[in-house]
Amino acid sequence: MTVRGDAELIARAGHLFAGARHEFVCAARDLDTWSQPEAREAISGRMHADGTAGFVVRKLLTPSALADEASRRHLNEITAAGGRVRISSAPLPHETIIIDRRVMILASPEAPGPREFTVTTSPALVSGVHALFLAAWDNATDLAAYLSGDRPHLDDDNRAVLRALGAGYTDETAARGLGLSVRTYRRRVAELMATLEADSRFQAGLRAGELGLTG
Amino acid sequence: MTVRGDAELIARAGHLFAGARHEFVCAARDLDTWSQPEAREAISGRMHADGTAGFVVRKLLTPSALADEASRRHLNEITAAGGRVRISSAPLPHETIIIDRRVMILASPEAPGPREFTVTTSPALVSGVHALFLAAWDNATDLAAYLSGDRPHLDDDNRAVLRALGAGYTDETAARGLGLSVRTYRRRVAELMATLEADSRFQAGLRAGELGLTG
DNA sequence: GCCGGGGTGGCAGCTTGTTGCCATCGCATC
DNA sequence: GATGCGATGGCAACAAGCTGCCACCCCGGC
Repeated sequence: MTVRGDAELIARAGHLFAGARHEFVCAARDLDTWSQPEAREAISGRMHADGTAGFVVRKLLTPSALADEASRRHLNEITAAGGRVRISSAPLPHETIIIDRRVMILASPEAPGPREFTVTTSPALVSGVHALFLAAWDNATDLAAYLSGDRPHLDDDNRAVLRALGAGYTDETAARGLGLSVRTYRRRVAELMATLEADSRFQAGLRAGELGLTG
Repeated sequence: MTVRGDAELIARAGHLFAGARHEFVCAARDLDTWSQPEAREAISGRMHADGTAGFVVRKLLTPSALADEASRRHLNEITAAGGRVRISSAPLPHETIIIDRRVMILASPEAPGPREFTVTTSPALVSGVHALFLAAWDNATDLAAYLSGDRPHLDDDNRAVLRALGAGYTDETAARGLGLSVRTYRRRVAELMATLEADSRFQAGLRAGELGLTG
């Protein structure tokens, strides 16, 4: 089934949004669709109605979804309501929505004129795409982690320390290389570890590696 | 269009395989379908016919596809012929094939009886799934990197040690938790570090993080 | 000049990690 | 049963890392 334009999507498929029972997943480049108040209402209503019990909302987006303030606010609302948001560095389809693993809604590739949406219920299609979604989801980073905190802004000093640690130098060698006393170098390391919330140097390395802080 | 069983798939959709011109991508848990000689022939024939020019083969698989020797051999053949193979740690659909971004073939979820395949040509569906595939692809690791060297095969022991280190325990605590003596635990850590070619625990953590060895 | 705060570095004492050495144990082989 | 091999664990000595304490220096404000 194919519908043209947002209005028709709401008219013809709005009940699908409202009828979501267990799961609502969405992969998209940004939040365009969600500017449509009707769809948003339907889902957020459902989220609030069921509380957290058994209803899962997952949104997988690209960093461009964080471009404007309104989108960030909306995403924060979602997470506040128990939804989960992740950011993928890979390009994503313009819009893919899967409801309860039964219905799938795909937006057409970018084209002039009103957007087209395809609504599918074929179990093979839906479950196949759902699995692919999970694969993409698994490797994306949590919004909270992506935004603030976890990828802390490291100044040049910290970066230098990180590089020294990553090079495998002893504190002695590293401190000499950086023109610091061992005491200060260790202070820096301790600060870095605090920033990364690591209890051990190993853990700090792990976090640094996970966050791709090597460069 | 839905077909039942491998034989019918070949009969009804074999020409699609043979007609692939630009791209052949495939996401699957393992290589079951490829036990079908006809489909394999069609694609490998195409691959050899065109050489590397303009024809791309991509296979995204789970580690379980590497379980038996025959599969590994086949994957090596693919890469030797210019195809690209990656391994994803996330679960994947039972089988998803996209040809030239125009045709998509999905296997039904596991069920008794012959497998069902759904063949779709809807541009919206195909391009949407293709984008999801790319997102999953982007975050998977190359077969070569996965197999040899880069991602060393860690046995359960090593994994346990890795987890303990990642948890930030002291050696004392970790050893007790694993039911080992501190001496042996440290031996394990030393082995792990040797495997990761790390000079310090920090470096080991860094490597582990980079290689996604956390899970 | 005087003061106070922040970053630095030396020192000391402690914890943690690293490694070699050797005794022991289980196990398979001879 | 004897032998050898690999894995283990205790011990010890050393290296490395961690941190509190204090002295120092630089700088900006009083």
